[in-house]
This record gives sequence, structure tokens and C-alpha cells, in this order.
Amino acid sequence: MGNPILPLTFFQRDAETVAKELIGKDIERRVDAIIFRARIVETEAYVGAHDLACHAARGRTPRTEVMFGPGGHAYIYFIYGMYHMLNFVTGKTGDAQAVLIRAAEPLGDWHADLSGPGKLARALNLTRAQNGLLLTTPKLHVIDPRNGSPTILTSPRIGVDYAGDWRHKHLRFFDGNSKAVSRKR
DNA sequence: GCATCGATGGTG
DNA sequence: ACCATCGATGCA
Repeated sequence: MGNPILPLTFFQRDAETVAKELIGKDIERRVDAIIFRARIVETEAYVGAHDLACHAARGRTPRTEVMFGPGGHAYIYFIYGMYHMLNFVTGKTGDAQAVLIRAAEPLGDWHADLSGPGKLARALNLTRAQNGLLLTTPKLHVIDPRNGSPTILTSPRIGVDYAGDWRHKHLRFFDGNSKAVSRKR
């Protein structure tokens, strides 16, 4: 028997709490008959429409629509003409929050460089075709491996220098002992 | 090791 | 015009 799949209620809380608790959890992605498993080591919280770094700050649009729905769905968008970013929608309906999955360590008989959000989404075969996907399905879900608690460090979020005072907030979380984080500070 | 730069296309 | 990135390049 496997470990418990995290339920929707795990995601339907504030983004900062979820981002922190996701460090050390295992993401599982199934494409066809192949299951990719990886340990999440880096996340960022985007805490709502008042957060100037959050896409929802520019309002409800076709792209951001899923973020305004209930927590527990994937928010996947396309950026820089070549990358996809995987986010988990968090919070309750109407409260547009999400957690960006920035890095992970591959587990099991699988080797890949997952040390960055673009690389991670590409390796897990995630594109806008999976936008809105429920996070408790066989195709994509998160498991609690019930390991020890990781050493969690924080920093400002990466690549949001445009976000006024919000750029300084420590809403990035990462495992201080992991070699797979995209940056050590 | 670090700084800089170009690729490339959806988005509002 | 901008962008929640990455890999290549140049220089140290």
C-alpha cells in the first residue's frame, strides 16, 4: 500500500502554509502507464489579488481563471515563449492564491534535472493541456512520504522585481539540504 | 565563479 | 512591451 494522497482540504488553506508544507512531499505524475515521482524541494507562495507578484493582481482573465476557483487544481501557464510553470491552486473559491512548484528531486528509477520550474514542468510533461487538472487524480497528485521534517529556509521570490514591496517578502521556501534547489539563497 | 544576453510566443 | 526561465557566452 502506498502512502496517503493529500486530500483537497490540504490545498484549500492559505498559500503560504501550503507552500511550506509541500517541501519534502512527493509529487506523482502519470503519463500513459509511466509514473514519475519526485520530492518537492522548492516552492513559492502567491498569496492573492493583493499580492502584486501574483498574476491575480491584474484581475480575473482567461489565464488566471483557475486561480479564482477552489484549491486543489493545477494552474499551468506558458511563459517566455518556451516554458510552462506548474502551480497548485490553494485557498477557497474566490480567493486567488497559488503555489509555484520550483524544484524537485527525482525518486526511484528515473533521472532528470528538476532544479527549476521550467525544467520541472517539461520533465513531467505538463503543459496548458493540464491546466485546471484536479490534484487528487491518478494523473497528478501529491503524497506524504512520512519522512523526517526537512530543514526549510526562506527567501524572497525569484523573478518578481516588478512587484513593489512584495518583492522583498519571504514567500519562497526550500530545503536547505537539497542539491536540487534552483538557488541556495 | 559570475554577469549578461537572446530565444520565443502568449497575454492584456 | 512585458514576462513567476534557461542555456550559452564571455570574462575572471
